[in-house]
Amino acid sequence: MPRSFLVKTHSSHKVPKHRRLETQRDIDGACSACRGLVVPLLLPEKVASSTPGDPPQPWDRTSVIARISLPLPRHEEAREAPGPDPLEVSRVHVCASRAPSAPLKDSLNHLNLPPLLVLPARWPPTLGPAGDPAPDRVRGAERAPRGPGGFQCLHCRKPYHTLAGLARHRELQCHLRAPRCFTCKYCDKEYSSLGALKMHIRTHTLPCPCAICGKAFSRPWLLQGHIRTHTGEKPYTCSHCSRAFADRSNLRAHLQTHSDTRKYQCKRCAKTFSRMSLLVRHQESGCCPGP
DNA sequence: CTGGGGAAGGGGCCC
DNA sequence: TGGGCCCCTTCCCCA
Repeated sequence: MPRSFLVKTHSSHKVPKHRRLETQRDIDGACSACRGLVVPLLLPEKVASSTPGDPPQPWDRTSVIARISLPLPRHEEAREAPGPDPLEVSRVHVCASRAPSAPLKDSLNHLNLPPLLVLPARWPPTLGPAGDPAPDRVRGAERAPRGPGGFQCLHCRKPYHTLAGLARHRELQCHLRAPRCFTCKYCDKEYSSLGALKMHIRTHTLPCPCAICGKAFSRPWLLQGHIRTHTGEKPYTCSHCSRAFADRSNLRAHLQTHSDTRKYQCKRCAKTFSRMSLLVRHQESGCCPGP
């Protein structure tokens, strides 16, 4: 019987599925910038209001994440005063590697962050000569004018020429990335790290087959233990009775039989057991009937 | 019903 | 980040 039930589940406190792992290629490959991308943004005090005739933009209803540093004209830089940041800080998710028409909703689902604010249409705006948002240049960060180093990670200060470059940095290098949630596509179990998810997926793919009987295992050391059932090797010996075991845990359980103290006690009849499973079986057999 | 052995699973830790 | 190992746990089977 598969023992997949041993995997921790979070059914009682489900978290949003921000990322569902599809394949190994999905882990390694395409659209890396969409994996919970967090892009720094500095919002101007005024942003262009949404025009009724405008088609909805991805950022119209987009929640947001961190900061984007837009290149400012010189007079804007001079206007910056010390003290409180004159620019409003907001958060926005930008998919730099998708076409502008691609739905960002899916990308946003990767994020484990609550919406902070709803951005107006035509966000992010670029600034006109007078410092006002230029309506014809506000279709998105991908089209925003920028010079060398026009984008900067506000955490590590690395400059980037393109938003995509900054996005890639934030995704792959900067350690202030947004917390993520990785979901197994086979069973919907969720993990906070990609490594944990990869390890879990092995319990589905079973990449370690036994060369003798063909039975497959999730991890090499499980296969090693299984091979011992074929070879009869028992490297773990009891120091009390010289009995040998193929599995260390089984030796540990055996050592309990030599112990005077039994760790597991029934709360009703005070009977003690050497193993938890024995106590459970005892309780389920009727010693402790429920109300 | 109980005790115990065997086999196998999972997560966590360390390198 | 991945592999190896450890620890704990569970189920099955048999005496």
